[in-house]
Amino acid sequence: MEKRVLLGMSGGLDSSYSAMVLAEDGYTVEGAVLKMHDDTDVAAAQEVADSLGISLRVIDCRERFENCVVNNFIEEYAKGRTPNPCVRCNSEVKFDLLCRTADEAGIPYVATGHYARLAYIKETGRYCIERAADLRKDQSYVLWRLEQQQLARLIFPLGTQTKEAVRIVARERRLSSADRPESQEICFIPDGDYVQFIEQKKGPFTPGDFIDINGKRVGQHKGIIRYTIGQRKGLGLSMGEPVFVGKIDPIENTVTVVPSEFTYSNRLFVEELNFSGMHPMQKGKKQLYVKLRYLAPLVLADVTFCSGGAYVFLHMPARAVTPGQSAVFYEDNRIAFGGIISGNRSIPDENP
RNA sequence: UGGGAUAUCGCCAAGUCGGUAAGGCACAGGACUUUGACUCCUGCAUUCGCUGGUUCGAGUCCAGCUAUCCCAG
Repeated sequence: MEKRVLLGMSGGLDSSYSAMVLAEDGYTVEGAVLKMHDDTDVAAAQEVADSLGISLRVIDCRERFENCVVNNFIEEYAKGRTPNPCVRCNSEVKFDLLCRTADEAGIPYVATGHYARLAYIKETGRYCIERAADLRKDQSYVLWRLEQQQLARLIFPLGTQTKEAVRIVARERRLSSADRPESQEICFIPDGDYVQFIEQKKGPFTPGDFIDINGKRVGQHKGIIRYTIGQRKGLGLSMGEPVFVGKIDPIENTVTVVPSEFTYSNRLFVEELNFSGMHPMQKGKKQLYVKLRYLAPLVLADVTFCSGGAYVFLHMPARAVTPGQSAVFYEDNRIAFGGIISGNRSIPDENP
């Protein structure tokens, strides 16, 4: 029986290497490249597909990407929150369209070059993402929103590899993309200037006050979209000691700055939950490890589920808990569920 | 136009008996990074309000000027 797999390709090293691995494992690899905004990925992917001798479908998802990712990105910033575009993109654009395309073509499997693993939990009968063997490159954090029907057919050829090994082997095999630099920053904002990007579409944001913990004005900020919780650079404030953004108030149009020690907190509320390895819950408690941002250590947390989300109490205070960012909960390195950090839900002092 | 005080990098601030400008914050560049951040590394006053003077040598001593602040008017 033929094992066909649709591989999402960006033209980068990881997806190219994945194609090779899959082929060696006996899969019939068919490539697909997502056209999100411009043609750079398309061109790169085409080159790789040609050199590997595999077919390539071009999926035009510019409209979907614009609606689901870009617009949300802009709206979130306008609300003083800090969005995670990659998370939305993966669940609502990338994997959704790859799966649909695979369905239309009758291809059973879908693969990407993410550093993550797929796990099946026997006790719950559910699929979930597991952290990659190479924890330094682990990308499970940005995949928490994937749903069961998407997860069930996924293959991550790089989940057990280290980036080092991938690069070395790629060089040996002379993959054209072996020495391509890592992708970085926001893909739809090539120059990295997201402020200009947002203001171009939304108009300039009005300056407002920087205030301290006591509400005293200490300077003028240049528009709330320029700031995120925990930010230090770019404030232009010389307070004698480093100060960080502690709070953003879109209504008052103020940004509160605080000393380092005031950026820590040990409780938060998470909403828009998506359950992976564990069954959906609307009540009850569970102790899990949580990751509050990309490249953050796992922190032990007590989670209390409720109808709109979950209250989270951290055993160790975390720095700069940021509304809009993803909170991903793990059990044994596998994603139990994930959610988005709320900005307006007050959290009771006592563990409910 | 009486008396007192202070004038050192964008901000704050060390600068001893004169010996050839600390540090912090901010800022810039880089590293890191499929988000924004954090973090780390590097850089950042040939010059000390101005003008003279004394010295081998002055931010540091002297004189004058200027500016600001405070107290009296």
